[in-house]
Amino acid sequence: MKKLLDLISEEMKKAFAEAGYAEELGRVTLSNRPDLCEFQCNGAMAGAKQYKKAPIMIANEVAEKLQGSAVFAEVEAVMPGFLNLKLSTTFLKEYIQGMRDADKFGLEMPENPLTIVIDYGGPNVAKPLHVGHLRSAIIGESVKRIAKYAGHNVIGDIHLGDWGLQMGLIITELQERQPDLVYFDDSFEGEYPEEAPFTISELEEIYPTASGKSKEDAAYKEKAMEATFKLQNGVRGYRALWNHILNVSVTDLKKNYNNLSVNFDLWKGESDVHDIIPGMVDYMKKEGYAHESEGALVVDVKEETDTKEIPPCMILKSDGASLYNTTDLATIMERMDKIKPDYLIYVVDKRQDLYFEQVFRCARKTKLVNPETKMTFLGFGTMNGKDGKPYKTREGGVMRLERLISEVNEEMYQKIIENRTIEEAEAREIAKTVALSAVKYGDLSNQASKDYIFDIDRFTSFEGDTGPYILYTIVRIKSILNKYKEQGGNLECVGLQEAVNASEKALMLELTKFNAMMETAYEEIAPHKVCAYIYDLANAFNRFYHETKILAEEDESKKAGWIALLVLTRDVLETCIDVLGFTAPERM
RNA sequence: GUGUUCGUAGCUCAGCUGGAUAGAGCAACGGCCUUCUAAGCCGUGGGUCGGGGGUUCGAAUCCCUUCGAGCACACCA
Repeated sequence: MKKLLDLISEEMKKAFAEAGYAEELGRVTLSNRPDLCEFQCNGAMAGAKQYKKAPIMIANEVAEKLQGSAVFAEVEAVMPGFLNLKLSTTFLKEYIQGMRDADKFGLEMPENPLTIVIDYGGPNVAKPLHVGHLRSAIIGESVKRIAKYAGHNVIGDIHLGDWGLQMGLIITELQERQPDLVYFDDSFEGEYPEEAPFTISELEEIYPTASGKSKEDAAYKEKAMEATFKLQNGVRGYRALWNHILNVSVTDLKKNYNNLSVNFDLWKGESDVHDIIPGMVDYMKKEGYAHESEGALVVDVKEETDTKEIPPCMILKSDGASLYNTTDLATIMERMDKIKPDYLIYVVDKRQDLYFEQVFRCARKTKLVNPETKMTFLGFGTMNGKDGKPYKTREGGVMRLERLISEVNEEMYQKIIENRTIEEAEAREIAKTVALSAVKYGDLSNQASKDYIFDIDRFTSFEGDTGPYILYTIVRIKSILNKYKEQGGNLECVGLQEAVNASEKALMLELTKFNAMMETAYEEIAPHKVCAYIYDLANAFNRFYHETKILAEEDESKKAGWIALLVLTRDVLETCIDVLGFTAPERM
């Protein structure tokens, strides 16, 4: 289904052509003076020079051609040459009807859907999730859902950090504590136990301990590096232990991500590409892409047009070991081989901008990807506290994600029982749903690339541009629809009607923006545009709600028309919050 | 040092492919509930869009310059 602005621009272009002017001048945009009109066209001013005519004269001629148009109820030429437009309510009603009947409210599906891999999440095993992981999860999940909704084949990959020195550190510390474990017995040939010799909470404590020791004790670090080496070379006991670490950790990660409604299609990690790295390195050497520099193996990635110094992309360290670059490039190679994506999106902290620039260039230069493969780095900013500095606990430590979420849940629970009489169990359930909307909306309503201030009080507020406000609006609509059903109404057989008052028309106009908005949100990878839209839509609904007594309306067809409009508004709002990654309760 | 992002109301942010009087929310103040969730709606006050210059009929938006802040700059991820 065509976008409304395109449709009415066509009508305007026709008028420009009929009046003897270039069609391109007829582009219609949203009005920036809503007090004067709904849409505007500035083409007369743009064409003034070309036709050596006063803009107002052109505007008048065009307006003349549009008298009696089925699209516009009003076309007015005003000084210095604006064309102010109001849409015909009949035309608007038909557009809304088409939208309701169309698949995905008239969002056009791509002719050739792309296969897209989104790399987000990126937690390290054996380390608890902290606030730094929150943005990648929230933004990545939303980007994934938007791209899916836009009709593409999307695969989300968590890309675990499961292979580096950290694993060696954990194994070393385990050996210190439990040297008698069979995993450390080289002569052991039997089956290793199924049960892990540690719990998740022990694991989370082991890593920081080991990391601390390695910084102070060179021998300890040496041991950890040796353990890493043994693990990577497939020593049985070490592998078995590593599997335990992975299993225990992934189980815990899944629980935490589930609580955030974040789901990955793939749980791949750095370890998955370990075996293909030697082949990749050989290939890069053989083809002459990689060369030695200061003992390390690198690929030059600077280009003539660069305005800055781009250091070469390192493939192997001078000691011959692989590093982050190596696994990332190998992961690209593996994805191209197994998934054949058209588009790779990385949702990572923006400080890694230069790093990914290097990796992308290297992947292109070494032909790991096809020339037409798109690679995008969606860098996000830091989540700061009210002081503008990176978010910390009150004690100044790193804030664990679990703790942050439970704090928001509790805050929300208090607000709910303060204002509503509701049973505890239900209040807890609702609090969880609303709290998630608060956190996600608070994050996503900012542009991803910017730093933002995480303010619990503001995000959990039911007033203003917040998740809870959006949910409240949806719940209000649901409440009316339920009452309508209780009164014997049937939501299936209600028909839309032409707008009879201003706020109703405004609500309809807001609804028409859906397909264009969603298309832009996908193309620009911009969830915040979805937020801005639903905030506008919720406002438009609330204004309409206050002006119109829906259930008390005596004219049944009028009432049914409003109910139909409410159903559509609810569906659009719920679709939008779904792509943002949260849901609305039935009541709150 | 080089590069990069940013600087808009007291606070948090939109707007940036140039258009009419720069928009929201919070906070402050004032209205609106016997009627569909007042967790709402309506209204008032609040701005040299960091400064300067340029392009243009027209600039928060484009270009230059300057001040200020954040971030990054090969053996970490």
